[in-house]
Amino acid sequence: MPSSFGQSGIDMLIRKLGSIANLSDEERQAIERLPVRINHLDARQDIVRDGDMPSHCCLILDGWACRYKLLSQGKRQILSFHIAGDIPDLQSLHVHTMDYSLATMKRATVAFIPRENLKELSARFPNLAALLWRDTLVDAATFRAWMTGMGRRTAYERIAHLFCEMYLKLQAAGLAGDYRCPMPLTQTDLADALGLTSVHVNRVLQEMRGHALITLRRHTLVIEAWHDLLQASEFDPTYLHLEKRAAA
Amino acid sequence: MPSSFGQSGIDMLIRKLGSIANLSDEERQAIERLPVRINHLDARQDIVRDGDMPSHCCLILDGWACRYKLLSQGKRQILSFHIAGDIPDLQSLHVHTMDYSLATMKRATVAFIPRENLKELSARFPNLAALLWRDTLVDAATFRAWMTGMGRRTAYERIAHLFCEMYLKLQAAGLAGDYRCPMPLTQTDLADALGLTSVHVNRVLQEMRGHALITLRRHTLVIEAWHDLLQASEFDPTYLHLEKRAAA
DNA sequence: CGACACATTGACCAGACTCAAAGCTAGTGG
DNA sequence: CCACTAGCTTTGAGTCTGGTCAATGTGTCG
Repeated sequence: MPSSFGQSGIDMLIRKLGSIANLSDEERQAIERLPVRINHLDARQDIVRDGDMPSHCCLILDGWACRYKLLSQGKRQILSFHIAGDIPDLQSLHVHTMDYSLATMKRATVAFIPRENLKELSARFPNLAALLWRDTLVDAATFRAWMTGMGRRTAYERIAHLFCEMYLKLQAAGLAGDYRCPMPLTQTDLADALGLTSVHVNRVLQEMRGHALITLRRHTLVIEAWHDLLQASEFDPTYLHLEKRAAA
Repeated sequence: MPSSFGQSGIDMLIRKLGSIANLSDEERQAIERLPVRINHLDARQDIVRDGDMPSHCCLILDGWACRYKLLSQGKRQILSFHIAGDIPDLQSLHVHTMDYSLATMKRATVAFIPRENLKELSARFPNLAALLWRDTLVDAATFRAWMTGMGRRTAYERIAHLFCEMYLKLQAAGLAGDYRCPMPLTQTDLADALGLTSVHVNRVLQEMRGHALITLRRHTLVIEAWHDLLQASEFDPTYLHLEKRAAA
């Protein structure tokens, strides 16, 4: 599914915000007039780094990215995954120092929008500000879901939960269907996202295949038993706030 | 340290927002005119519940509260702690269904502000909207810090990290000083916040006392060795964005 | 002075980690 | 078009952090 974004790519943002609330022509035009710089990035490239004070925000047009944090001895915690339509460093609008790094997972296309222009936009159009704010709030809700998993769920449940989440997010973005979606993550990536080791992730994935829940091959996730997957993870999609779409 | 808030208590909010940016007289007055309902609550009382669609937001004037989520078999994950000046359910401004519950930890005084009035306020004063938005962003940064701990830190490091965080937050609110602060949490509360069991928390606290890092008695935390505590937890206060105060 | 909630202890257990060695597989370049 | 390689996945054996269960202290507040 090649995204049919125009030359500037910014209509990706219009489409996303427009899926939550209706935009006025004026608002739409203001977004279209945002100056953007498009970049094509390789896999596993940093976009912004922990401690930076970026002057631009990054809208993902294609590909996957993740937020992550590095600790001593090479320990890494992945904080979130991002797909087309996301602005993973939107918080730098109001909080200037990055407290995490942002990197691509696979080849990606991103649009950089100057912070100042976005800020001005949100000052001029309270409705757009509210939509962007809302986006950061859904983000926070996702953190809460991950925290709950890391604190109180087993490895099996956590992995199942992540698969449910990503499948629904990709579906809402029109990037998944028929119980199948891209999943360009290594087992090490999954481990770093879930607070596990790659060895353990490997074993649990085998167990899930054994239960005929999912298959994960060639960077594609196939959900064999959606209902069981939901049940295994006690998944409740409310926190994603995908208002306009059904969550099956 | 009795908070000297006026009859309405809303100046707590003015003080907090004013500590980030200067407020105009008009903005200050608009906040003062917000209708509020003050409530005194007992310890361990729910304020809002998972799944609710609250019509009011809750400003804490005194006491402690926490966000939490309940899973099957009585598993509980505490997502954050809140003190005077916090509005823990501010996100309901733009995302209507609660994805967690909110409860007091000890006796508390809270002010309920109608969602609609807050929304109107933020539509009319983009600067205030930005300050409130910023608050929710700092919140999200705190979630990221907790996630990192639960995913990649040992129990010892996690507990130390939480103590650093709470001490600095309380200090910024004028509720701590001299390496000592209130900590009205049971070991079970700590466990539920950190993804541990109370038995293990107990053992680790003993170990920390053994290392002369802290003492925790009668709901008071005394930090005996601040520098060692920072080091043990690899604590970096950036994410708290306590701009105006030093972080030692 | 009770009662009840909370803290502490002990013995045992298990989910997840570590380390290290093989297998695969998807790109790359010849 | 195939061989090579780097990165990823899989496996095994042993270990350990943190969990479970259950009993016993301890302190606080009505």
